[in-house]
Amino acid sequence: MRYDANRKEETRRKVVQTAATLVREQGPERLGVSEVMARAGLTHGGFYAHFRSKEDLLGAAVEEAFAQGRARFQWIAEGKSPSDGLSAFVDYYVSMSHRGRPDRGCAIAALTNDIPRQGPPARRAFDAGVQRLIEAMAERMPAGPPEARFDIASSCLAEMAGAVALSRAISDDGVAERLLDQSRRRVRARLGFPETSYQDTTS
Amino acid sequence: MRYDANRKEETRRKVVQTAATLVREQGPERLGVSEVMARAGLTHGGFYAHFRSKEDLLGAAVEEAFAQGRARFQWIAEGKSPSDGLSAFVDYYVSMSHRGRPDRGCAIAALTNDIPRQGPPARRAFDAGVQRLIEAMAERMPAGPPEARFDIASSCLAEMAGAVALSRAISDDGVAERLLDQSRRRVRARLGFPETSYQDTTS
DNA sequence: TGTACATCAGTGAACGCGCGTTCACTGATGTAC
DNA sequence: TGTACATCAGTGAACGCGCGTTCACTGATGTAC
Repeated sequence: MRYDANRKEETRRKVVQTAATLVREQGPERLGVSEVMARAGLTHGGFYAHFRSKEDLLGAAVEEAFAQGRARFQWIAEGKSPSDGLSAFVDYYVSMSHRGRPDRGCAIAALTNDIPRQGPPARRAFDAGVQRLIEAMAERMPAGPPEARFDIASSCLAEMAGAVALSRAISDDGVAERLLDQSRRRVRARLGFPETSYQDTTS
Repeated sequence: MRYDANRKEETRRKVVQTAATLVREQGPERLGVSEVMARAGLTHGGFYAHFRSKEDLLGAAVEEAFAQGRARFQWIAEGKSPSDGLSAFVDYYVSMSHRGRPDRGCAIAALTNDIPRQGPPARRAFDAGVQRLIEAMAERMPAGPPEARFDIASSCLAEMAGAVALSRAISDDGVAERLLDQSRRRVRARLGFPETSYQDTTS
């Protein structure tokens, strides 16, 4: 190695993080290799020292987006009981602040419709990410057979991601907020959490 | 008018229907003006006799996709009680056959993530389509204040569309089917419908 | 009824543009001695 | 310690390609008389 062993890796990480942010905002087709590289402080030509193709980058970006989601889940649930952690996660997830910032939000809410149109790397990363998120939710659910908890979690996640995605597609903020409020309340009820006077504190 | 008064209109309808099919399969960015025209049996140059821009076409295509969805809902519910009609609609919607045919399925399940990135025509059509679908579901729900029914319907639709979209993004058919099964059962339960030994008969 | 003309939906070549990708080159850094 | 050399991440111009859009034209059809 001519350069620090870590230098190339760090550059790559920076590019992947930039792509993970941009892809959730713009979608995979509008995401441009040149723009990603420019925002990472590089020129576009160097891209192929790190990735075989744009398809490859998308795989890494989806993986990174899910990793960020898991980190956020852990951060939100930290120091809480499993149940309270999940409750707080639902409140964060089905919220106007999550709606407003797809670029740092859940990959599922931002990219689900795009995934079937993408290549194998992104699809694989998405499969794994969904699986792990459902498991993370199931782990924090009240006792019961793991299989049953997984199934309830998948149903709740479908509504949570569906509601956030739909709220972003709806232009009117008031209509969007009402829809989110309703889904948040009903997911909470289904999970046995108490009703809350909700306040959106996650920035 | 030199030609039949209806001829131009019919051509336009054909193009819009083609676009409504293709956009649900490929998404708005991959949808090509040339491909739409070719599949409608025309050459691409004539496009601008009917539409001001691709953005315009997308608006018409989204509107058409929602209209098809309403027609299907009516067809499914025809001759049934309001409640049974809604029950049948849920069964159709949250199913493997709907998963397998996005091109003639619900615009919400196919396009939600794409809408925030599109121009005003598509966004307007989407807003209206979502509103009308929620209302159509609410109308068929058991008695209760209209506002409350609307809210329950929006919550159920979020899960239904979220589950179908997610099931399409998941590569493994078995995992996808299990997720759909769970969401279908739970949406049905939330709406007070009996459990069914489900059989997917809608082709 | 037949003929000349007007219309305009539709044709197909061409346009500029931005995309993903390639490639000859650079120059900062590490290694050899 | 100092010098010559090797490496390779990163540069920036260039590539082909497909896209949305434009435009001069065509030819089938309707109208006028």
